[in-house]
Parts: sequence; C-alpha cells; structure tokens
Amino acid sequence: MRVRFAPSPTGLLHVGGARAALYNWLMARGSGGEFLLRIEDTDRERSTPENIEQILDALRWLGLDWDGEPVLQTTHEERHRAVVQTLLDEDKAYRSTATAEDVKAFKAEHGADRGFRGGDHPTRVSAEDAARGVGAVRLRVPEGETVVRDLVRGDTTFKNVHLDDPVVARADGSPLYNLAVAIDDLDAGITHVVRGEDHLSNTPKQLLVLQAMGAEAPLYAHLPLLHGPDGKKLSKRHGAASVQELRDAGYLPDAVVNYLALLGWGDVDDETEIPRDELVKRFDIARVSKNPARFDEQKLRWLNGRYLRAQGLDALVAAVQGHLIEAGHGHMVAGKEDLLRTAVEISQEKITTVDEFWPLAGFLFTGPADDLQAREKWLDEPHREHLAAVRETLAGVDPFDTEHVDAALRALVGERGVKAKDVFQPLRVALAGRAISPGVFESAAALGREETLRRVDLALEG
RNA sequence: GCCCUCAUGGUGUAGCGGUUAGCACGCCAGCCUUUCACGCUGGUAGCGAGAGUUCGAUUCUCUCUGGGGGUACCA
Repeated sequence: MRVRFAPSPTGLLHVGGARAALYNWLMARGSGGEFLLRIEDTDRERSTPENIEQILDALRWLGLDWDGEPVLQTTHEERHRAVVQTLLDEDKAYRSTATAEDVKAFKAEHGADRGFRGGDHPTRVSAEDAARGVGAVRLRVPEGETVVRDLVRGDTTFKNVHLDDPVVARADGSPLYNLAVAIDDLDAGITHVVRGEDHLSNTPKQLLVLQAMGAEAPLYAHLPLLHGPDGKKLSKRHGAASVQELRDAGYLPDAVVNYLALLGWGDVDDETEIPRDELVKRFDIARVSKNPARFDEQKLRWLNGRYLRAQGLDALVAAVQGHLIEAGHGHMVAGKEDLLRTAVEISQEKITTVDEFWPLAGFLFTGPADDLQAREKWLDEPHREHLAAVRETLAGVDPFDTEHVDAALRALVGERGVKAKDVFQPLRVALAGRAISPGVFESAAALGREETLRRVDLALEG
C-alpha cells in the first residue's frame, strides 16, 4: 500500500487536512506501506514557501512522519506537458476557446444535464491555430460511465453524458489540477487516494485522464467533510480551525490525533480513548463514516484533559515549558526549573489544556493575582482574623512541606471550631490573589515558608 | 439549475431484520471536598417524514424533506 497526503500550501494546515493526513498515515503505518507527501504548489499565486514550512511543522507536531522527501508538484511540469501533447497527438484531447458563456449556451441548447462537447463545436480551434498554442486543452469525454471505486462510500457512478469535456491544460500549455494529480499519483505508484469529499466530483475527470493514458486507476477513499459548531463547513471563523491554533490553545498532539481519528471513524468496540499505537493497529478505512462530522471542541478539551492527566511529569513539564516560551512567559520561569516542576505537578489534576497552566499557577512565579471579588469575599475582617492565626501557625511549621502544613492547618481549624474553608480560602487568596489555585497546602509548600509568610503579611496589611 | 452524496439524542458514534437502541462528550442532580477541578453515581435526550418488501423494520427499496460537496484556462 502506498498513500499520500497532498496539501496545497495556500494557508495553514486545516484540521480537515490534518485528519486526511492522519487517515493516510494510519493506513500506511498499519499496513507497513508508505506515506508520501506531495505539495500541490501549482497555484503559484497563493503558494508560498512559508506555508509549506508551516504545514510540515504542523505534521511534525502531530507526529505524522512521512516517507522520503516531500515532492513539489511543480517539478513535474515537463511530464505533465508531455502527457498533454500525447493526448493532443492522439486526438484524445483538443484545443478550444470555449468560454464559460459558450458552455452555458451549449447547455441551454442541449439540456442542463448535458456535458459540454467541444470536439466539433465552433469554438474548436483550427489545426494551424492549435499549433500556435491557441485555446485551452480539453479532454474528450467518451460515452459510457465512469465509476469511482471508493472504500468509504462504495462505488459511485457518474454518467459521462453529464460531464463537460474537462480543461486539462491552459492555453499556454501549463497543466491543470485534474491532470496533474492523476499523473502524479500514477507515477508515484499510489495505490489508495484518501482525501476530502470535496474532491469526489473531480475524481471522474481524473479517472478519464488516466483512461486516456491507458493507465490503471488507484482505489479511492473520500472522507466526509468537517463542519464547525454551526453545521457549516469548518473555516477560519470557527476559531480553532487550524492545527496551529490547536497547538497555541494548549492541546496535546496525542489528544488531537485521538480526537481526529474518532471524528468520522468508529471501531466495533466503540472505545473513546485509543492511544496512537492502538489506532495504527485498529484503524480501518472501510469503517469511516459517510456523514459529515462537526468539530466539537468541548469533547477535544475533555479528551485533552484525560491525556494531560495521564501524562508523565517530565513530558508535561516539557510541554508546559515549551508553551510558556511560545506565549512569551519563558523569562518568568527561567532558572526556576524546580519550582516549575513542582508547579506543574500540583496543577496537573486541575488543568485540561497546557494553556491553562499559567493562569492557574503563574502566581507562584509572579506574585498574587489581583482578583478584587476574591479579596473582598475572603479577606474581610472576620477572615483576616483567621488568617492572622494561620500566619502564626505557619511560622512554626517545620519542615515546611505539604504534609506538615496540611496537618498544622487542619489542627488549627479544629482548634478554632470554624469551617475549613473560612481558614483555607483566605490563605489561598493571600497566596494566589484569587479563589482558584492548586491545592492551598501544596501551593504554600511550593512557595516556601518565607515567601508564604511574606504574602500573608501583605494580605493582612492590605 | 445540473451532477454527486449523506441522514441514529444537542455533538461524535455502535448497531448491519427481532435489542429495555449501547458508548463517549455536553447538560442536570447527588456524592467526594479547603476553592476550582478530577473522580464516582444517577438522570435528560435519538432512529427526519411517507410509502412499500417482510410474520417483523433503525437496519432492505422508492419518494419526499433536510444537510453537504462539486459545477474555474483554482487546488
């Protein structure tokens, strides 16, 4: 089995594209086949080297490694042109100056469901003009029907009468998409073309090109498209529509891979959390759903939380650190590796994305936040009284670790006969500046006695 | 308009002629609890509609309705 992912570098890698890449990758890795990368850069206006690099980056981040070097489609132009010439020589294609209006007029005359035929149409250019490169090259569509052998939707039949003679090359001889893909997949020995459903309607054209070349067609698998929460085609307007955005939002690549795999594919045993290596073993393209799926960020969040909590501390610290650096907070934690490690450890259970770490635990590095409501509620007169007692207790705790802080404070609560939260919350607000933080004992221990007392004093004064 | 295509709760799915229609997210409630979470328990909600086929349709066929994609000298 040899498959490929063929993005066009006209922007960031979209989650739909990422899913197509993932399915291709899963097929290849699950079968011992090859996963190739081809950059469809024939749209020279919109294709940029930056976009290519971004896409490769996104793929790397997701852990979807490809075989061999990425191939640029434009490097095959000679071959494409040669095929066009052969088609012309064999009269399987012809040159025509037909415009959109000509095609419309043709349909008005012959019926809306009749494909345009320019072989003996007035717009067909003369032999002399053709030799001078006048007119776009159109492929002759033969009679009969074209069937797409599709692994996810079964065979799809297109009656050739409905198809227009497709333009396969511009007047200047430069190849067009439907010709180029067909040839490139053929030359690369691609056995399965797995791509988005938006390509389904184009497939018969590509099949016709192959047929004209006397070549054999690959098998196809057209994936249903991904929609946004509003049911419309997923686009930039939907927030996290690109892999880059997912990454910035603090999602873990493994969680994204797991989520995407399940978006449109389900195994018989219906599991939700499936690690990558299991995915590789179990993924079956034939079981991919036929209906379009909505990208549900809430479920991704949940799944990400599961992965995040299951992650080893070292890996999570590395992920958090990388994310902080990208977010511009790198300097805040530089040189404080031990504290960072502790902070991550005590935050792991409370965050669902890497992005949530800083808002939750940043106070350990920068000082208390400034949540007025929290202060008003938990640092009023009666609570300060408790806090003063807390200070006194804490000053005598030794060693100053979670266990001892915990024991001492609980004893204090019992002693004073008050509700636990009336003692713990003021301390939390004193340390974190807000009512939400990692465990208060853990936080105090992480800060150390000196800093803890300093912040408590500050709260007592303020 | 024309061509192709899809249809199980709000969302993603399991099901492949006979099930109390399963799982997960979400939502609601309770428990746990120093906040927030996590976790646990329970609950809410579904086979788009109409004809067939059949002893029996969520499952097979057709129609309708609704959704999606395509319809470029873009990819």
